[in-house]
Amino acid sequence: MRLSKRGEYGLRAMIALAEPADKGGSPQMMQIKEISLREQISTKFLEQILLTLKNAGLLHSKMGVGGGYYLARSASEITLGQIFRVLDGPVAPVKCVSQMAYEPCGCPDEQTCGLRLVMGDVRNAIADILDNTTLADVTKRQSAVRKKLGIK
Amino acid sequence: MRLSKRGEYGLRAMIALAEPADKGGSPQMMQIKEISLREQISTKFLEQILLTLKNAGLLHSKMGVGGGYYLARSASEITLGQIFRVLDGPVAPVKCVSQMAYEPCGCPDEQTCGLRLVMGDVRNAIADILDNTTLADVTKRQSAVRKKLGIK
DNA sequence: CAAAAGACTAGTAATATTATAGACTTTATA
DNA sequence: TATAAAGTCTATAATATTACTAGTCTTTTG
Repeated sequence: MRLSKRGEYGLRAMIALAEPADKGGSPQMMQIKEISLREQISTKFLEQILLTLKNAGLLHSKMGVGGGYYLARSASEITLGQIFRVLDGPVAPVKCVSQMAYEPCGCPDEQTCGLRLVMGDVRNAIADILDNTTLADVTKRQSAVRKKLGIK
Repeated sequence: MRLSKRGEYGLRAMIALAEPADKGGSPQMMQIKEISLREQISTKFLEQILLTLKNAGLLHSKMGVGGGYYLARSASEITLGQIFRVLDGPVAPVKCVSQMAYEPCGCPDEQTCGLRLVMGDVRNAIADILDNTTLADVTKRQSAVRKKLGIK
């Protein structure tokens, strides 16, 4: 049940882009290098990931001097589920319970397959969290933790 | 978030072994071939998987003529989580939220990493299902479905 | 026009996955 | 006690995926 590095990096980058600028401003434009430095991610690899996210419509960018990436929509309108699916594909543990990308999985009788029933529950549990958590929820939660720890 | 074929086959085989024999008897002893035929799994591959499960203490076996595999404990004492972990490793999507196999995941600050917080929730949601569902629960659910459909 | 920044494509090394093959061991029974 | 049935164990092959790296192209600003 593993999240790939692509997925991990992409999610971390999106969260970074969702964090309000230093003085409580609105979501920022950031350069690839800035993000890769801050999040300790290979610049070239991150480049690919951000490009994918952009082509999927979750990011916008500005080319040339003073350019960078920024969220295509407000942080409260982008869910982790959307990001995850772009980078790591369907959320479901087996294809036969996928809502977004169903395929038969090869068991003798899908209707009465007990594993399928349980994996359906697992899929729903995961999707419930990922599809109902926005980038804004995450940054909010982060600052709550920081406040509690008295950091920054 | 994918379940591997090993995991899928292993879980299906364990469920098959947990199904009460035709005339409402107790869990049965089955041969590899029997299971592989019924579940449409390569015999040789399944052989490996069952052996792993045996070495992990979830199955017992009898060698020689009339031999086969059977559950090491009653179906109500074996959870899907136990089986899953033997075949597919930790349930957690990222190592830094794994209860059974923690490792740092490389983010700059683990304490305040928002992704980690959410992935912790995901891990718990998955583990909640897998660790609280026994083989007996699955077969019970299967027969409920069969009854509802009027099958068999 | 030069430099800064993203866009895009291709390639690659390492690892994991999904098997397959074959030789060996144990056991029942004819 | 020989033989066939069944599980045990280790090695290897084929393929796919992962996690990058490299390099060239395009856009924008000053």
